[in-house]
Amino acid sequence: MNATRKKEIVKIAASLIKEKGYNAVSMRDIAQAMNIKAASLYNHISGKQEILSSLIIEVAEKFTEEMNTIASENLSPLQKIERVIEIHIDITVNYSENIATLNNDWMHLEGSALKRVVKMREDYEENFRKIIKKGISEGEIKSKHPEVILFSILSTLRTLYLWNEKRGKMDVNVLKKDMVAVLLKGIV
Amino acid sequence: MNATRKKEIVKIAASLIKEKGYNAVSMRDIAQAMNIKAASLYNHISGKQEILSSLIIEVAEKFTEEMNTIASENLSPLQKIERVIEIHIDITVNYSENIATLNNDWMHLEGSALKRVVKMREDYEENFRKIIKKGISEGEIKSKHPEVILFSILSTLRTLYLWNEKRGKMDVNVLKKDMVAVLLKGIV
DNA sequence: AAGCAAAACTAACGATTGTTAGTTAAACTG
DNA sequence: CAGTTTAACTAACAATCGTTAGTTTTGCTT
Repeated sequence: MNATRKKEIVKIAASLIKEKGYNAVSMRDIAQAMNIKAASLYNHISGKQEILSSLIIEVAEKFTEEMNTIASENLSPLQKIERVIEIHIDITVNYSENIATLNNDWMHLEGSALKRVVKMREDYEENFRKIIKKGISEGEIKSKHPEVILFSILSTLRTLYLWNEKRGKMDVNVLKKDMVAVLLKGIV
Repeated sequence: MNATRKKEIVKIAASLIKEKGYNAVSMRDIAQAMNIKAASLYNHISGKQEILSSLIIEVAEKFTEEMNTIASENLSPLQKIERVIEIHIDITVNYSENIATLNNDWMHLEGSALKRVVKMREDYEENFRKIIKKGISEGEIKSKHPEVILFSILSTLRTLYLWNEKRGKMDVNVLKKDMVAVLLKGIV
């Protein structure tokens, strides 16, 4: 039970699943990408589900931790939203394969792992919603429909992984600045 | 070869694929949802691929048509973006299952259907990009990175189908107004 | 070098997949 | 109502799936 070998498997699997989706990637596909046979994978992992849940929970926990930190900080709502945008960009840059799987294949999780991830997602959204509502009630945010704002910002952040490759030469800090500007102040 | 029966199959399949993804839905699942046996499906369709391609191409063509109309109209860049937002909302309301599949399962298309959809997607994005660039060069849009704007607006519009159910009582025209406001003028 | 644990292998299993062949029932058409 | 097309059915196929059992090889420890 070499732990680093398990991480290798999960990492290889992540890149395959990102491209083709969980159900379209077989254990034999993953094994081949590691230059071993499918049965050998089971010396390191309990099954395909464990690959999926490791992959997803790793990054979901990251989001939860960061969001909890932001929620407890002493910042204005707008400053908090700015921080949320930044941590999304940071996590996306470092875990883009995991995020693809979290977004597209979370529903293939089973049992307690599924419940846990759904709960984390709901809590995350609820934290974000509270920040926006406070921003509206304090007058820092103008629009009246928090759901539209929540949805609009979160959609952009969640699909950032799709554009990260095209990002090319653009520096991460430039991207952060631009995204904060576009999402908060609009384009006109 | 009853054409309306084929449409029924595609429609039922769309709702199943939206929930579980293309590869997780079997022909037997689709047949069961129609209260027939899997083999009977083949009296109306040539195979699973035809279900997928019908489903996706139907809505992809809708987007292409509408975008081409907008591109050829005599409007300012900002007015055109406003129209793009509106047609996305309209199409999402009427084809939410198809859009889910277009977004999540286009890569499971094969052969010419795959090429065609990828081409339509690229053309659509290129049309949008031109509008944004023109808006920037004419001074109507302030930010300097068109890719960030393109990505940000398009991500929001493409994942709108996920939030459409939660939309609940919100009127479509109210949603259009709010989304235009948030995406163009920001939230501060 | 011997012993041992880790990690690879071969082979096979039961289940499920998309699809085809051949047949029966249903429903139009004349 | 006879004849014919349409659309359902049963049965089965080859392929692939995740996984297990048992075996051999690898590589570290003493």
